[in-house]
Amino acid sequence: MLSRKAEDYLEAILNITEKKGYTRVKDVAIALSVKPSSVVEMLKKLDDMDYVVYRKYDGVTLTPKGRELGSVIKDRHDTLKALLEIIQVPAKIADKDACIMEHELETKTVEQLKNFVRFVQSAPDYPQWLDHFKTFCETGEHPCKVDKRKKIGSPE
Amino acid sequence: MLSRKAEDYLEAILNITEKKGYTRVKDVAIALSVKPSSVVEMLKKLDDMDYVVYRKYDGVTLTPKGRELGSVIKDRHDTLKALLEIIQVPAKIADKDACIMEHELETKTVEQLKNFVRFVQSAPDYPQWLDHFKTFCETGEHPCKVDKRKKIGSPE
DNA sequence: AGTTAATTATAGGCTACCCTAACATTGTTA
DNA sequence: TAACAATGTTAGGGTAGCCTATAATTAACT
Repeated sequence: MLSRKAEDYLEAILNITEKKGYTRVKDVAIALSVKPSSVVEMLKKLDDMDYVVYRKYDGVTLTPKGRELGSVIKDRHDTLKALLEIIQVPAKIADKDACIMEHELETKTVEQLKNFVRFVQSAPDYPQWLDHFKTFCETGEHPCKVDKRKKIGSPE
Repeated sequence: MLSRKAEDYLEAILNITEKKGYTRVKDVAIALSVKPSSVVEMLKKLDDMDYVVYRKYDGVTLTPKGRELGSVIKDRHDTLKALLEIIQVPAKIADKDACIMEHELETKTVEQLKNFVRFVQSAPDYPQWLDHFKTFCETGEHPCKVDKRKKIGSPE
């Protein structure tokens, strides 16, 4: 199993590679706010574990194994970010906090988060739902106390 | 700022103290799956930082400062757990994953998660909403494609 | 090509957190 | 109260991940 930090490196490499076609030590260092020496250290480990191919003075590339895991992580990230944005967390914070949340969660949890995001986004009344949520955040009240929709009575 | 691990210790101490009135090294060790020696090490740090009072061979108690931070963390935990349970993550996994998520998140994020949980739970159609979500998880479809409720047209 | 700038690599050190093994204290029970 | 059991403490070590400082390599410019 890859450590949380190692996953961060992998994800960064994937993002950078997708953006500019190749990845250098410096890019990763900037992306993760660490020093180049720390990057080199981690790249050696990731190379040993066959997630990347690292050759001195010549940047990094992902192996198929690395690409695969990288995109799983990226997918989690996107899901979490989408969730946070749905609940009105500002994009920048959402992105940062998605990074924090994206590791170590059980598959089941991530799966359900993903379901939730899809559920809300594809709901027939999505824009209204979002609007109601916004109002709720401001007022602490549901804008439609009873509304025109049929209410399902509470059990018993 | 307290490290993620330090927060785990603090939370465990709070939970144990609430449950049995006092906390011993052994309890914390079991709760966090670490060895007693690791607990002692951390307790010394937390004592130095004035989050707990630790006296040799005599257990730990929280200071007001420790109690305060502890309950903030606990509140986060409860919120996250509630969120996960709403989206049908099994209780045990929800509890574990809430532990993972509860650290380092921005105040804004936690606030919005809390809002969301309240929003959903207090919605007039909460049981129905939950039911629809369950169906969605199984079928990938909203049970009420158009329904009797007024649909808000998509933009453009 | 020679010099300088930028980047990358290595060496050595630091902290946080964990461990085991040995020792100290407290609790229990004959 | 002596002996044993349980618990707690200390000492010493290990790993992950970060750093600074220095050295090596590559790139860029004259």
